[in-house]
Amino acid sequence: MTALEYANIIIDISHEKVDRLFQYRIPDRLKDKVEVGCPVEVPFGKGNTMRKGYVLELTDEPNWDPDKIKEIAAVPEDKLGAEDISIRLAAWMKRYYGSTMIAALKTVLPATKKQNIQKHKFVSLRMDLRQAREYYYECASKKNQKARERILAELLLAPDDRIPYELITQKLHVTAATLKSLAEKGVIRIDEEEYYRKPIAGDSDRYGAKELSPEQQGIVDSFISDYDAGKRDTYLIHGITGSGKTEVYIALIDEIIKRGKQAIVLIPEIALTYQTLMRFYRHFGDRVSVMNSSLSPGEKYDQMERARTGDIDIIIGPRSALFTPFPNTGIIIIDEEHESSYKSESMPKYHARETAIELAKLVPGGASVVLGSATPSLESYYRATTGQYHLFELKRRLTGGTLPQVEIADLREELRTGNRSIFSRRLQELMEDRLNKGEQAMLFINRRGLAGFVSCRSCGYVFKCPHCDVSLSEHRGGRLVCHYCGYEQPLTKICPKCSSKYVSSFRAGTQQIEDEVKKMWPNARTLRMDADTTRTKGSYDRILSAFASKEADVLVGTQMIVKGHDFPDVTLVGILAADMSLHASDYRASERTFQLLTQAAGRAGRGEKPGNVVIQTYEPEHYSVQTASRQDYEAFYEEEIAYRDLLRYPPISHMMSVQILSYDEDLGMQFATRLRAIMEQNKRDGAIFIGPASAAIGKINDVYRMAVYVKMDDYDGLIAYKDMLEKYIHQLEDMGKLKKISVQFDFDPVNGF
DNA sequence: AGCACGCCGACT
DNA sequence: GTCGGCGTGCTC
Repeated sequence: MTALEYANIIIDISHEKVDRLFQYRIPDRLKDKVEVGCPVEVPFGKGNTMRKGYVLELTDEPNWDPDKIKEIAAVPEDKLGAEDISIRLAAWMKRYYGSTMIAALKTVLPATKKQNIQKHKFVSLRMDLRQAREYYYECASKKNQKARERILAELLLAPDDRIPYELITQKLHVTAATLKSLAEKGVIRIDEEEYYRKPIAGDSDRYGAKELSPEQQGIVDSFISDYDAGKRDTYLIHGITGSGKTEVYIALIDEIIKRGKQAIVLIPEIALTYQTLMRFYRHFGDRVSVMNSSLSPGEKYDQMERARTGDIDIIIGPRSALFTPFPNTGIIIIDEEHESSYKSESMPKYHARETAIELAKLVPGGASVVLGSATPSLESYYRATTGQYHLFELKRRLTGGTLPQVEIADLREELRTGNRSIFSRRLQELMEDRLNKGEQAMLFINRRGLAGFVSCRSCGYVFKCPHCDVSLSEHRGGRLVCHYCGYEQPLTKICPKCSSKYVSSFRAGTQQIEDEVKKMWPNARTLRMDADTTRTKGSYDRILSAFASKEADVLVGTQMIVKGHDFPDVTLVGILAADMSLHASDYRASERTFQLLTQAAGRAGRGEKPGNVVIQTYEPEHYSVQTASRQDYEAFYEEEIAYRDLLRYPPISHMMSVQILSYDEDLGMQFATRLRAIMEQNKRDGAIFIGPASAAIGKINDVYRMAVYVKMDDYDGLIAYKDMLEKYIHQLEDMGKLKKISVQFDFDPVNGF
């Protein structure tokens, strides 16, 4: 029951007049039905025509003359349509991730109609040319029919006798009213045409489903018997690389489509490769469509329209594909669910996994969510073990390809025995061997956590915060700083553990490595792949295909080279600095490292020839390194979840990061301290406050960044804190006191701030 | 998007 | 004077 008097409503989303809110009174009879996100019927405009709107805010304060505020007429009872669901989802995202409703709406309704001239409405002549010419002269002779004259002139000249509607209203300055009267007079005709662009020409030589292994078939059968029994659930498929998760997805989608439903498949942007897509195209033909960032807004809109009208049943795309307006979504699949690209970095900072689960609840009849990964996120595996998700395992590799032999090279030992190069002796040996045999190698530098941790190159000791157990970062003036709580200590030149003087911050780049390779093996042909070399469109695919066609012997790159793509001739993978991501200054460092190492190791020996992997590290005994080298997920999980439990990090607990951006460092710090104080004055059970502290990247474009963290078992408690802070911030803004500071919230952060 | 209002030329 | 086309601005 809403006790509040007024609802702020947005009218007719589809026509991009999202800029204004209209306030309506909520009549008593509707008070228990009206809520944020729900569709309503309201009288609008001079003629009080009934229009559909959506409730975005509820309030007790009229924002103008209460006598002029009209009443909401009705709340439609019928099943929610695709757009209603999107708005509801936006309302949930606003609440759950703490963004504005407008930002949430823009995320959920990404494609706008106003894109290309190639639209569906066309205007054409309804009379023959002679008649039209006569009518044109008639208009031209009169002073008050200039608009008609312009249209006629344009239509007479049009090459195919028709003009896009938008061209007329925008370029010719003719209003819709004029067109309508001309249409009624029988001079012109307004046609709608369905015209959709297809981003990839689908060769639809469908071939039937592949024979599934008993393991795979078991998953499909179990899922379908749940589904047919009306059970909608979240499933986690933990399947080692090469165990055939994609075939399972395809079989599941087949079954879902047979039941008249549609499927959304999310994959990380980076894995949107031609091969992956072709597997879906071959099976589903033109019933499948792809969304990716290289599509123009117009093309994206077309994909959405095709989904809405039932032209397609399956959409594949990155996290934004989640908002495809299918009439009856039956399954949402998230492949490589551990990928950090599923967490949005702009407002609202939503996670595709959680949002998919929420969407699945809103969809008519409910949908099931299927998560898949070789290295599941701690979140998902934790929920699978606690019974919130259903766990499936794929333990057998389908296609041959033996598991590579993984070796760990101890860089401390290398230094001790006089090897100061960036390649361990074992890696040099193997490189030599592969280059001689004409086989390929990949060198992977882990550049995550570039903020630069400080370590001892002799014993591997890493300076850590005694309170937060994350690495300290080196700051100017010889200070070591914790990015969570702000703890600080002076940088010492001598290692506190082994007293050596090899203490330094760790930095390395792909460029240096490529240079080093060329120096050591002048005949080796190298390719480099990192943020610099993949800046232009298509360069990513170009580099990968060049390497696949053996135009180079060595591929040097950052984490982007470890995803997807099979190179059968790669028989050596070198991981140059496994530690890098281990000591990023946030609590997910070990998890990320394990995932990267496991995936990188999985690149070797995908073909017939056996492969080798060398993991170079200063910390060979670390559990991330050890368990990754054995490809032992469960062992890693046990260690990691114990650490999260001890320090109350997600997924055991929840964490909200309150991020403050300020042009003035002192002002920002003061404000952050004030925010923490406000929360502490209203302390809730089990809340733990940390900070404020400077962010991992303390300053970007002259804007200082700092954060306060709150850890709490109860997610709703965090939301309550967020609401409390938002209210306070709005008050200050209304008084004009918060010009130089902005605040954002990030729940259960995935990427460091 | 749709509607009313107000301006201005055309027709009675 | 009145009718009607057409551009503009507003819609709680």
